[in-house]
Amino acid sequence: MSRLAHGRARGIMADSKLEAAGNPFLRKLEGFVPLPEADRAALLKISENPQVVSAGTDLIREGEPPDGMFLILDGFACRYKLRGNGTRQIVAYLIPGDAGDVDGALLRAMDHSICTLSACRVARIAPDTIWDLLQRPAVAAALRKSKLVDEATLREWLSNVGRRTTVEQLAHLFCEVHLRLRAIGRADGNRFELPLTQQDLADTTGQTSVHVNRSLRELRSEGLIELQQRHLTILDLPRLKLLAEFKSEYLHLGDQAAA
Amino acid sequence: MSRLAHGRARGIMADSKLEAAGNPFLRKLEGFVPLPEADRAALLKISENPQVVSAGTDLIREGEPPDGMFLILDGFACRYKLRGNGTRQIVAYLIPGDAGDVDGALLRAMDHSICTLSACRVARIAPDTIWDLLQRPAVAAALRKSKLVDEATLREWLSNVGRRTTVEQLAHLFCEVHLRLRAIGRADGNRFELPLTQQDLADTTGQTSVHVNRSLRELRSEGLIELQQRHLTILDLPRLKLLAEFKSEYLHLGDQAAA
DNA sequence: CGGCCGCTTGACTAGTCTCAATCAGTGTGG
DNA sequence: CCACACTGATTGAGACTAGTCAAGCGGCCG
Repeated sequence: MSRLAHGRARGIMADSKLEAAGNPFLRKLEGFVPLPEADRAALLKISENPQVVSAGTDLIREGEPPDGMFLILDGFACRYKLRGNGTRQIVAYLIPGDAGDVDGALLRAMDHSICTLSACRVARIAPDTIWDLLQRPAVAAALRKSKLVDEATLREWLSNVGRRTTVEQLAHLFCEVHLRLRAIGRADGNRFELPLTQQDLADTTGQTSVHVNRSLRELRSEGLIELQQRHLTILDLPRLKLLAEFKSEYLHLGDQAAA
Repeated sequence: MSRLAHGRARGIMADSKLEAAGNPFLRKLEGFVPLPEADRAALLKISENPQVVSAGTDLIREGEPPDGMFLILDGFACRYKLRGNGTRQIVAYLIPGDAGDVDGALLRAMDHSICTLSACRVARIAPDTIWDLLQRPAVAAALRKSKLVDEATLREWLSNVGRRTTVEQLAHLFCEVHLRLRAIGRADGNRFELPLTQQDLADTTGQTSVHVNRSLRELRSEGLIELQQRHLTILDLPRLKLLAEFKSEYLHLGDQAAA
């Protein structure tokens, strides 16, 4: 990132401020809990040596013992489960700022896999470093809260797959991703990068890519969205939310601001 | 419980041992982490004044601020979400030993409701008491692990609803409940109480009660289960597991034993 | 330029839902 | 103790949703 090189000339404070604005992990945690400067610096530090991973790479596989954690800095990844017959269910998206398995070390084996959906910048955090981070009360609180939000999102997804039509599910998904990306400054108004194939969307909603294709067409013909070149534009957010019956509360994004 | 009255005459140690065998919360946590005697006593104490709640009672509703936590000592309850059109999605079962929202206090509002599915004995734990419990390292570790298992279960359910047929889903569900009940000593071999209506099962699998009825008939006619009078008997566990593609690892029940 | 992957569409099939009627079990009041 | 009411289970018929199979299209990369 060229921004890092430039930052150096501006002194440490400016560097931290500048980089912080672009660091999705920091931005996400600060959305939950205000962080002291020392914590912010520590969080920036762990993002320093990211690794570029191409799309479709498993970061960790079901059955393997968790080893440290991943931090997504750029791109989309997902948690997924595979069935014996080859079908895949995506159970969560990991977007920039999301971390895989902060306290996974408590369990002996992964019950699911994590895979990149697009090219990603990924930082790997060693167990010791995680432990150090967890000694910082503000960081620990933010991570705990983040975990609660992950769980709430999982419940929302379950209720999506179980009780929404495909069109509604997609609408809901787009509303969610939109908000999550906005929270970390990665959405340009109502437009953002969505590097998912229709098969990925199908594995998320529990349906077929053919059916997803037809449902997307419906959303397009209703004038709700535009989706091309891996970019999604929400043309009519209020109507999309209405259709999806989207309530953003489960993401608990405004909690700190409202408190 | 008459056992308590008897226990008193036997002195504190015997009382604790005896009661511990029947206390599902203690039994569950000990399945994860060995607990010192003082912790066991503290856990028994919080279960002392349960309240009997009839079936179909909301313990807490979506939108309300969480206040302390519930502990199910007997019966089945569930977490669920309601849509505007009245459809319900059950996102988790709470069986004896399960607690609602240990660290829910971190969030301002429930994103789902909790409701009893059968008559239940429920202990309400005040926030202060939770805080006290969390000061005990072994208890805190067990609760954290329990939370990870809840999350893993949520993922399993999502992949159920998304990628399994109704028959497979029901088979999977029965395998899961069977194991969970066995872990707390509430299953008599392959037979256990399952006080759920077909509508409850439908709200779990994301389908209609009519369709659940037909799928149950299929499981019965295959000689896999018997379900009557709110009791389920698994007639052929190996074949049921095979059909469901059930892998128990996500419940992490054997972790302590295996470690 | 050719091959590959992902998108799009059509025709047909299979899985689920809806509506509706009937049956069975439980609890209540007379 | 019995009739009645209510809830939940069961079944059938027809409609609709989503899946399967298959073909054609289009952009991107080597």
